Amino acid sequence: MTNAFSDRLRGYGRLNDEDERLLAAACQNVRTLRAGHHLIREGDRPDPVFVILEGWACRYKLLPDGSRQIMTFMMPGDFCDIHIAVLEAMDHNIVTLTRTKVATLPRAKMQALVEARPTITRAFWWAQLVDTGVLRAWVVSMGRRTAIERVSHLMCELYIRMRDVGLASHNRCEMPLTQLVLADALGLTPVHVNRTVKELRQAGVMDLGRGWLTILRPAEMARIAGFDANYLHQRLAGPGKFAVALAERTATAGRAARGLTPAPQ
Amino acid sequence: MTNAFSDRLRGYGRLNDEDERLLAAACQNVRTLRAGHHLIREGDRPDPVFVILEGWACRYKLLPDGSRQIMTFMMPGDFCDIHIAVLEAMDHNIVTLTRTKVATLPRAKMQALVEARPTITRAFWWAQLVDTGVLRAWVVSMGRRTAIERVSHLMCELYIRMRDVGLASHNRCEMPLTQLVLADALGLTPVHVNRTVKELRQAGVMDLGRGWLTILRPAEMARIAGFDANYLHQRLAGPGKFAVALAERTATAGRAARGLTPAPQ
DNA sequence: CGGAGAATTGACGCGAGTCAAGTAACGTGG
DNA sequence: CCACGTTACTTGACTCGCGTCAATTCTCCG
Repeated sequence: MTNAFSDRLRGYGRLNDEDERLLAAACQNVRTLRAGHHLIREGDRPDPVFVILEGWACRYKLLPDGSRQIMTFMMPGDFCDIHIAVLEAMDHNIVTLTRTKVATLPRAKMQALVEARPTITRAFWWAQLVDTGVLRAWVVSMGRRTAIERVSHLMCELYIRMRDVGLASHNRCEMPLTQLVLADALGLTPVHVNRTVKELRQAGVMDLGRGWLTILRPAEMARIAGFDANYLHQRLAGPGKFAVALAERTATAGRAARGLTPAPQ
Repeated sequence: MTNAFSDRLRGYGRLNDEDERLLAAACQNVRTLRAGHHLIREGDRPDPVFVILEGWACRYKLLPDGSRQIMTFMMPGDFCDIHIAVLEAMDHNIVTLTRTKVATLPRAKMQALVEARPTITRAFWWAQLVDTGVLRAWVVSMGRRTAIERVSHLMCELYIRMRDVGLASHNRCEMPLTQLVLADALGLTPVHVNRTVKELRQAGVMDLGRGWLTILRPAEMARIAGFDANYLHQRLAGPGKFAVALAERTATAGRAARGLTPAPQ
């Protein structure tokens, strides 16, 4: 009885069988939603907590001129703020980006979970700190990274997060985000995202298309992005492909700080 | 016995005298630090929770090429994540920007506070949700706002946050941030921040310099920024100057979406 | 097979960065 | 209280990354 919820929290603490059972039991009320369904709208009074079990969603805001900024991608195992209910009105929207399975956790059940299991409580805290870390990393990307660095960094992040919930391996994972969606997340235009993805593809660093991401040269990718996974606070930071990549990155730090090195053809 | 800590939390819940007393008592261990003192460094094991009582600090990250991105400004009443201790290493730095008074709260005291007073617990949750909202608003600014919109939006935010802890009134407050610091927060260069501040000054919208911010035409300022204070979740959203400004903004929404309107003589 | 959304590409413009040279404000010590 | 060094602020000229506009070409699916 495992699901994306416990898959994620397991990475943040030593859950025992009882913890896992309770987490699975908490996800009774599951809905399947099509892409484009709003889970939360700006101005709404906050609903109960929900967890993504399958599929992708995002938080976003609309600006007066009609442009959209995505602030968070939510993937399986991600959930909305636990204490959201104390607020009077939501200040942003959450919409599904693909067909999505969502579990709704009544406030009472949430409360019981937290009071009964300190391990789970700690895992919630941890998850919340990771989410904040991701948000901070986005600020850094938008503020100080070029388009190619931004795209690379986001792909590194999403790959690692997918891997941490068991949805990626061998430098490959599903990535059903359109270039328009990526543009709204990266603060770029779709046209420029396209050009940037093309550049990374031609350099043999990664491939992105038809719903899949493939990282072809992790070390080079991490170097371009200036990617350091520390903000994801992986408790079990084993020597996966990307850890190796980061070690290599250190070794090649002497090279030019930006720009691509030619593909090793 | 009031301080910036209770001043802030009071805005998020109905604290009674006992709550206020406990909060004040929790701030026994106070240090005064000069500008440039690091409260936290990347890689550190997290320390106890701290609260800013006077002065300013910021969270930031350094990039491989040496550039800096500030992710949060911390003003009196702001504190670091309450559950930070569950993490193994900090993923960013926190440094004071001015002479600063900081109170350190031992973990046990924190724990006692939360367990004894549900009102305070709720206020903590609320404060954390506001901090996250601010972070999301920054992502929006960096992603989709021009320089003049970004500067205006940040100044609106900082003014309101200062007012909410009783440190601003009559559209004026202390603002000891240099243009270099602002540039690192806004994802711009100091040169461009200077040009942008000049433009706003010449338009008679605001003045910023010598350590002070003055908002001369709040309605126009809010219009340029596309500022909506909802993400700050002010519980006591009385009709202050800025609420009025926002009402006016709605009334003038028909005008050109961007750009300045001429100063009214 | 056909329509809609997504991806792609080229030409051109502009907002913000870069470089460089000042001027003003501030803090410190004599 | 002034001299002086340091830091912050300004300004102009030029460059460039990314946006804009517009036209195709894919891809997916019903």
